Amino acid sequence: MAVMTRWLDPDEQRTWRAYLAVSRVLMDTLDRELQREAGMPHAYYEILVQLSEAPGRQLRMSQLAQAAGSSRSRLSHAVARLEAAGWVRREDCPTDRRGQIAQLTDEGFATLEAAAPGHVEGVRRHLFDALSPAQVDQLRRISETLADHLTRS
Amino acid sequence: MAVMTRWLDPDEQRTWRAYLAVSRVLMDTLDRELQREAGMPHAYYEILVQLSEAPGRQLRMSQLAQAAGSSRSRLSHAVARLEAAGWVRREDCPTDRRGQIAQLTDEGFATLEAAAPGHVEGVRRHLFDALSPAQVDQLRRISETLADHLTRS
DNA sequence: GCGGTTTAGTTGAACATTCAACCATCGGTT
DNA sequence: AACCGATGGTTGAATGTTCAACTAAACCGC
Repeated sequence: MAVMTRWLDPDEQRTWRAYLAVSRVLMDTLDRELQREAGMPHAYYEILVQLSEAPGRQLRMSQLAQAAGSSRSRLSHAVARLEAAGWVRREDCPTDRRGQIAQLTDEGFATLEAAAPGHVEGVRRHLFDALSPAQVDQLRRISETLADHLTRS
Repeated sequence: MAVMTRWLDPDEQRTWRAYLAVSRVLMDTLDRELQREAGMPHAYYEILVQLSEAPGRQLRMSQLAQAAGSSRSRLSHAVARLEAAGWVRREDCPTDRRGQIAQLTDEGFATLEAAAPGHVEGVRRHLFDALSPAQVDQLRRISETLADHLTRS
């Protein structure tokens, strides 16, 4: 017999739609701000952030992909662009001849430093300014719960 | 003098990163599932859903863009694809000669009906199954608060 | 050290999104 | 009625992302 779909009840429906709409608007807004002020999409900013925090400001491509939440392919294309912009340099890995190391250049670091204040200000304005401390805490717990759930399954 | 950036404190930092990572993974997952099972990206699914709920299963392009959280340009391109797939039909608006009306076809409706159960199941599995009823409620309030804040500013 | 299986990373084509430029029409003003 | 700013929508080019196919090197068991 047919398996019945467990549809969303009205509360879940409302929650899902609100979440969907908001995450879209929030990301679009931050993306547009970053593009305008720093000339790069948010995904590229993420890559630079991850590199800047890594020891020696460098990471293996795979680890960088993992850290930035990107697919390998996407990262390959992205790093090609970032390299063309002079913000990242590719180097061969000494311990694994298959490997490539992405190295943040000084120029890349400077660009990131210049972009960060405006971006953080945007995150604060669009997200944290609207939420109570309790809600921030709730959002953190929810996100961490989901992260755990998504990686397990 | 220089304006000091209001950086994120450790709690905010942690919240932001967790939220960012999760919303990315969640969307990527649902997008991939929908692409695999229904042959369309999530953005296109959204368009079909909005049309299916509109009176007469039709909407003016602008209203559809608004409802689906899409830019006009994006919608134009998307509807062109959906039309090529036979899921949507474009018609002239009788009351405004500039206007276009997007009409969901029977085929489009059938496709949507076929795709919906799997997608809803995915939303339930990846999102609601992981959260307590209280957390669902919190997420709804947070999302609605943010929606309000984002549209005001 | 050989053969098979992973893992690392890139590539090109197809597809999706953005941005700015554009055309047509509407609606109010004079 | 002629004008003119605002609105509705499309287009093409540039940019980003995905998917599948691919090369090369590492790892593993024998």
